[in-house]
Amino acid sequence: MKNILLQNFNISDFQKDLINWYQANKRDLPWRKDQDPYKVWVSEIMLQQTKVDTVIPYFHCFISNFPTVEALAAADQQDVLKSWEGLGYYSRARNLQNAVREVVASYDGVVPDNPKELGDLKGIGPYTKGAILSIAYNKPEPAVDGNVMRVFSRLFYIEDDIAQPKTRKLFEAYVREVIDHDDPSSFNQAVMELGAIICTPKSPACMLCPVQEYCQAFSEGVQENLPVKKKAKKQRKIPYVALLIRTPEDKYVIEKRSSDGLLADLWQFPMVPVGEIGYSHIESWFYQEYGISLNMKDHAGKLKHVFSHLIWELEIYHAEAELTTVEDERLRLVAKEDIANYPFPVSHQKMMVHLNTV
DNA sequence: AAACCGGGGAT
DNA sequence: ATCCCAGGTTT
Repeated sequence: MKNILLQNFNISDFQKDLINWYQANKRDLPWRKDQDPYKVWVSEIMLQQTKVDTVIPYFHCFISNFPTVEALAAADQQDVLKSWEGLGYYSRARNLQNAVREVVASYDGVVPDNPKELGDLKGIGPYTKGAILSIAYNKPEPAVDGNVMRVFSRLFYIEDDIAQPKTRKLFEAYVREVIDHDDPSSFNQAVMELGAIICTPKSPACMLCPVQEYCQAFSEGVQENLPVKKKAKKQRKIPYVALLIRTPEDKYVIEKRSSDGLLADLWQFPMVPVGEIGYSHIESWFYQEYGISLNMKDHAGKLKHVFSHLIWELEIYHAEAELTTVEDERLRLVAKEDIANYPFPVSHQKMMVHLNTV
């Protein structure tokens, strides 16, 4: 690709101004203490759709629990999910462990340093592949995330819809044009740091920008209008009755979710899809589904939990069941103080405050 | 291409 | 309420 840049865009000066700013202003982040490819990898997976401040404590805990590729490969999946609890997008944790096991089995525990092998690992897409190759191995590969698309859309006045998958390829072409081959690690991180600190979605700090003189959007005064992004659809609402089912031995019924789909392999309190069956059929539905007779008790509260693509509206009820054991493989009877040993989604963590109220 | 997949923080 | 965050996988 050629002729995508303005003739007066001096690439070398741009690289120098950007990287000098980065070296002087970069944040002291735990995954920047060395270039261990495993730690870079873990940080990049955690940072997908997740803010730096949210990731930092999880990163410390995760690396402490699983310091090496070998340690993570040998770990129990439930322990990995427990370390991921609250971070969201739990398939990231499952894919990361699967990929790490592949690295141990096929690559002698060494994270691959080439696009083909790296990109074939579970959970490593175009962005993460480029991030690991550039940051850990200093290879001049693009790592285009939301920051890069925002910064470059303004620098080069690109009006393509960044919500469309094909648009990422356009930005990768721009990065290949302007990336610094002497220090691709600093270059890619500098663009992302600029997007996080200066070139923010709203009210960008253009007066502090080290590359303001190169920015076409700033020169036209349209930086607030970029990038262009199509609006997302509204989430659909799904009503459930969530049940805090107590047994005569003062244990509670919890359920392990399916291994695929939403919140895979996490635990929850049983839920009845009341929108499909109606409130009058809760006990019969539950008996048909689990073979357990419920005695419905008090209404404990309600909560709304918003996901990226749907909304749970939970009505929380106490219930009793005359159980000492459970047959269903999904279910388990657990004392209140042992519930914390299982990975729960945040929505059901919020329900635990009601465990004391009856 | 569009849908699915979490949770939190800023505005 | 709305947006977006160091995105990837599945359909």
